[in-house]
Order: sequence, then structure tokens, then C-alpha cells
Amino acid sequence: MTSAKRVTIADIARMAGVSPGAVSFALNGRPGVSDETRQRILSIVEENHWQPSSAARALVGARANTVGFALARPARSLGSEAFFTDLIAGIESRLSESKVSLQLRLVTDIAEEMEVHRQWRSSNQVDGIILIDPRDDDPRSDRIAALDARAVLIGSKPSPEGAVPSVWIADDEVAETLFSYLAALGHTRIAYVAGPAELEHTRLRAEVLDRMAADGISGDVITTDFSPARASAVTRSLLSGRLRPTAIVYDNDVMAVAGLRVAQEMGRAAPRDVSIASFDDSVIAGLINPSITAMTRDTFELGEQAATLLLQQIVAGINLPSAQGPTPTLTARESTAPPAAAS
Amino acid sequence: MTSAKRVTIADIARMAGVSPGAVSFALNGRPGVSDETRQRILSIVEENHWQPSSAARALVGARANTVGFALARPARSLGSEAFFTDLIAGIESRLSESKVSLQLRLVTDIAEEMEVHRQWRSSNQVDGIILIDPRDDDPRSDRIAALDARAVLIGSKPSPEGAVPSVWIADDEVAETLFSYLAALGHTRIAYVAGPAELEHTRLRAEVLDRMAADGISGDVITTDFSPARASAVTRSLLSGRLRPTAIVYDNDVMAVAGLRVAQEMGRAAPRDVSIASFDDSVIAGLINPSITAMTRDTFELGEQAATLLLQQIVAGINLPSAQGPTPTLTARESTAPPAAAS
DNA sequence: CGGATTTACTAAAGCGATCTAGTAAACGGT
DNA sequence: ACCGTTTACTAGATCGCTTTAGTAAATCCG
Repeated sequence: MTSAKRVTIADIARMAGVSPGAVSFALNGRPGVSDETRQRILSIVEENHWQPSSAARALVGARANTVGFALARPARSLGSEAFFTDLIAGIESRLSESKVSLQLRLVTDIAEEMEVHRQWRSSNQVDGIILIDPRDDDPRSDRIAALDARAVLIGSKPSPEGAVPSVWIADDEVAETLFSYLAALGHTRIAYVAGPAELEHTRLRAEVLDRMAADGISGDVITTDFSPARASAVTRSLLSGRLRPTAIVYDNDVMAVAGLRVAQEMGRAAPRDVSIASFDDSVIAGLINPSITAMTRDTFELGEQAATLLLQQIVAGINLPSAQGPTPTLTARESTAPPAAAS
Repeated sequence: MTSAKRVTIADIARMAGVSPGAVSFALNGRPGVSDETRQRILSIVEENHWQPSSAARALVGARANTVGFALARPARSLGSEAFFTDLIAGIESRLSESKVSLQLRLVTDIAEEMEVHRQWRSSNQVDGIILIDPRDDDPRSDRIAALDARAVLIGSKPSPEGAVPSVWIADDEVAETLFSYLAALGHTRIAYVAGPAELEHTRLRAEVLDRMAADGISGDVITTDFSPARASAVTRSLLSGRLRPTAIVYDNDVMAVAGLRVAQEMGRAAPRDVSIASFDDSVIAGLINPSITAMTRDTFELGEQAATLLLQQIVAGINLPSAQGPTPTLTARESTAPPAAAS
């Protein structure tokens, strides 16, 4: 019982009594075969559970029916893990409708990410590429253009004309919503424990806070590497200063949980002595005590939209404009309240 | 500035003044070229940043250099999300050493998972398949055998001879460790809030608890769908009974956090009134207040081992025996202590 | 020193699809 | 009835690599 050798297009052609070319035409909905013959061929294909070899297809430069997603993930600082899973689920769900699959690759830095992109392109393994985490002065856009590849960027603002189109979450609006909510509660000293400075959304959010100085809000932005250890240290120092903030906003839920604990250890209960909020929601944010106020976003849908934009480019072959993704909403929970000292 | 056409092995051969065959020999460390020529060829390859097209390679070698992982993920109840991410990172890290990539597919149930396996096999898209979450009476093993595919199972015990080999975590030992730890603290009424009954590890862990009846431990196993809502409800009912448990063990960290909160709401502080522990660790388990005692496992390494086992099968072509994965260790934290009424 | 072996290569045949160019038969219009 | 067009196919080149068979030169050995 040796493993039967692969069924090829030639075998199918023989069974149908036609040439391999005809089978190819039938398969790809191309003219050149009569409807009758096409049906016959397709049913033989069906019976034999045959599918064309993707390697051979890729070689002739046909469509690979695959899109690539190389995720630069230094350490394990991808922020919320749930974000990642939901995003992939969203992307997948849209792709699988079109019988396109996702090639996932985890890389350590942007250099490696671009290297992977090059390989994918040069061997025709993917029809399109998904990018995430835009940076100021992002080298990837140019590379994508040089590779003449289709791509989408999941980002914080619409891409400039001619660049890689993006599905974007208006991070300045998101920041506006959360900071204003705290301001409305009466907070005037707000700290923002952010991620790395080179990430676009960090800068956008920080700018919003800075701008609120006009409304009498004194903001304080501290960048971190997303690690809970840094978040704890930062929180400790914030809360031991003389002019300590009455509200602290974290870039993600893990850091918020870390901060919450430090506050409790220092005898500062949330929300009585300090309000805590996060820019990233998760199941756990709603389960712990006190539950954490957060901006909730439909990550699944974000993934779907990105996939849709990419597929349209691949199929229609035209460069589409950027599109705004789902708008995050505020989920107010127990960790925020008016400041104790507020009038 | 139209996109330059691909550099091929023929171009490299021309530059080196040899035939394409010679380049191939040099590249793959095969005899047939002198060391001197080999060096010359390799440095030209280097200079031109050339890499062989994997499509062409796959076509001739019949190897796809890809392994597939179809993840059945009904709803969004994959337990801990961190587990999933770490596992993939581990698998990836091992695969990428061998220039093999991961094809990830999210499916809704086992039937769809098996359908995806069939497609992958029949079109030679993957060289091997990764399976996870073994069930009692798992239909997948037989299917894999019928497809004549290489595979690994990430599971709870060694696979029977001849079946899909597994990398296994001895879940009975894990359960033994955690339950014994609680028993040693003096707990005699222990509840176990488990996952779905059809999952192998649920059954194995429950059996361990049952067996401890001999040592005077009264165990109580409640199965759930992994949702925090169920975990909360179960915890509430456990703690309002007359003979309430002095320790509750959850199958994952999300449920443990949910349970912890319910306990607090009912005025039962952990660990004073009830001890809480989880079979799954996470960053957050160590950050919340009180931090949660959990079994820590090296999920990254588990992924690496699974990938290694699979690659060996693919390359060597032999069926290897199952191997034991990294042993989880107990991480005792604040949520467990001797019961108040003890001794 | 001459025949057998080894070394270092080249030429060319695949691998399994797609796709262009070519052909025979059917059709259509006058 | 004749010529031009359309239809339904086939033949064969092609993609970029691996690999086998073949060959000329260098090396070995008794």
C-alpha cells in the first residue's frame, strides 16, 4: 500500500478525454470550452477530489490564493493578546469566504518582516500583504511599493494618497473620548502610561492630551515598552510624587491591571483615590475587581475590513482609498469615578 | 521604472560562468563542484541577495515547506488566549529555522477542520499537520491516517502505538501536583470548575480529584463551556451551598479571575475564606490582587517540541514515538492559603 | 605509461500548472 | 456555394528549480 502518486491535471484531462489546457480553462472559468464539456470536467474534478498544485500555480505566476501577515513581535509586547487573536479571526473569516488562506509569520523586527515580504513576493507565494503597527517614518511602505505588492495597513489614520491604503482607527478621536470622559468627571491631573514612542498611536494619543492643557488639564505622558514591570514602576513613581495624578490611563489592559495592583499596594484604592482606565479592552478587564474602564473596539470587524480592502485590490487590481474602521466606544466600568478632592 | 524582472538561477549561473546545475549543487551542499567554485558561486548569490523561488522548489521537490494548523475554535472560547499565541510563537520559531512556514486556519468545528485537512493534503499544500485538543474518541486520527499525512498531536498523554504521535503534557501529573498542594495546605473540600467534558484533559484531571477521595478529600467536578459567565454562576452556587468548598480550582485563568470576583462580591475574600487556583497561568494571573496560584507551563517550548517532532517525520520520513513535553510547575501565589477552619 | 577511476562540470529532462498560438469544424451572410 | 468568422478545442512553450545522464580532464595505480 505505497502512497498513490499525485493526481495531476493530466490525469483529469485523460479521464475527461480532453487536453490539460481544456481542464485549466474549465477550472478557471475561462472561455474556450463548451458548457457541456466544462460541466463534465468539473464533475470529474469533484469526484477525484482533485485540486491544482499551488506550487505549480505559483510558478507560472498565477494567483496564490494566499495573503501574508508577518507580525513583528519583539519580546511579547504585542499589547493585548486578545487583540491579535480577534484580528486574525476577523481576517480569516473574510478571506475564507473567497477561499483565500492566511499565511502567518511571526518575526522579531521590522527588518526581518521586510525580508519575509521580499521572499513572499519574489516567489509568488502571496497575493497580498497585511501590515500593522505603523510607525513614524515607516520604511515598509516604500518597500511594498518597490516590490509592487498589494497590501493593506492597519493603522491610526488614513494613508497619504498613493501609499499603501489603510483601514484606520481614528486614534485621536479615541483618545479624545477617553480623556474627555475623565475631564468631565472632574479630573485635572491625568497621566498617560503609553507604549513605545515610535508607534504612531502613542504619539497621536499623547498629542490629544497635550492639547487639553488649554482646558486646564495637566497631562503627563510616560512611554514604556508595554511591559507590566515598567507599568508598575511608572505607577509607583506617579503616585508617590507630591502632585500626583487623579487619573491614570494605560495603553493596554495588562499595564492597567499592573497599575491597579500597585495603587492598591500603596493604599490608594481605585476609583476612590485614583481612577484607572485602559485604551485596550479585554474579557479580563471586565472581570477583575474593580473592573476597568476601557475603550472597546470591534477587533474582529477591523480584521474583516482589512481583508476586504486587500481582496478588492487583488481581484479588481486597483488601488482603493483608505477606509475608516469600526469606531471604538467607551465602556465605563468601576475603576473610574470623580476625584475625591473634586469640588 | 518598471519592476525589474526576477533574478533566477540562470542569471546567477551566467555571472559565475557556470551552468544552473552547478549553482544548484553549490547551494544545496551537494558534491559536483569544487570548493573554490562553490565559494565563488555562493558569494555571487550573496551579493545579489538571491534566493531560490520556493514555488519552483516545491514543484520539483514535491515538498511545500509549509505545515498546516487548523484550529477549531467554536465561539471565542479557546480558553486562554495567551496559550494560543505562545504556542504559535513556539511552533514558528522552530519551523523558521528550517525555512518552513505555518499555514494557519481558524475553523468552527472538527468537521470543518477535517475538511481543511483533506484539501491541504490533496493539493500538496502542506507537508504536515498539527492537531490540538484531543478528544475521547477523536475522529481526526483515523482521517489523518487515511490521508497518509504526517502529523503531530498536542495532547495529554502519549498516543497509542501506530497513531498520530503526540507531544504530551501529563495532565494527570499536573492535576496531582495542584490538588496535592491544596490538600497539603489542609483543604479537604475541593471544587474543580472544568472545561467541556469531551476534552481529554478535563477527564484526566477530574479522575485525579476523584481518586483523592481515598485520602479524605471530597472533590466536586463541574464542567463548563470555558465562559466566564458560567464560571461566575458556578462559583456563586458553590459558595452559597451549606457545605461549601474551601478551595476552588479553575481550568483557566479567565475563569479563575471571574470566580475570584464573585467570591469577593459574596464577602468571601481569597485566600482567607476560600483558596483559588488555576490550571493555566498568564501574565495577568500574577498581576491581579490577590495574584492567582497557577500551574505554569512553557507553552513556547511545547510548540517548539511539537514542531520538531513534525519536522523529523517530514524530513526523515519515519514515524517517531510520542514525546513528553515540558513539565508544568506550580507557581504558588497569594490566592491560596490554609483554610480558615483548618485543624 | 596506459587503462580505470575520480573529479568537476554541462546538457537536458522533468515537476504541474497556465496561456498563447494554431487548427479543424461549425456557422453565417450574401 | 463560397469566404470570413466564431467556437471548441489541442499542442507546446513557459515559469525556476532539481537531478540524472553524459563528458572531458585530472588522478591513481600496478
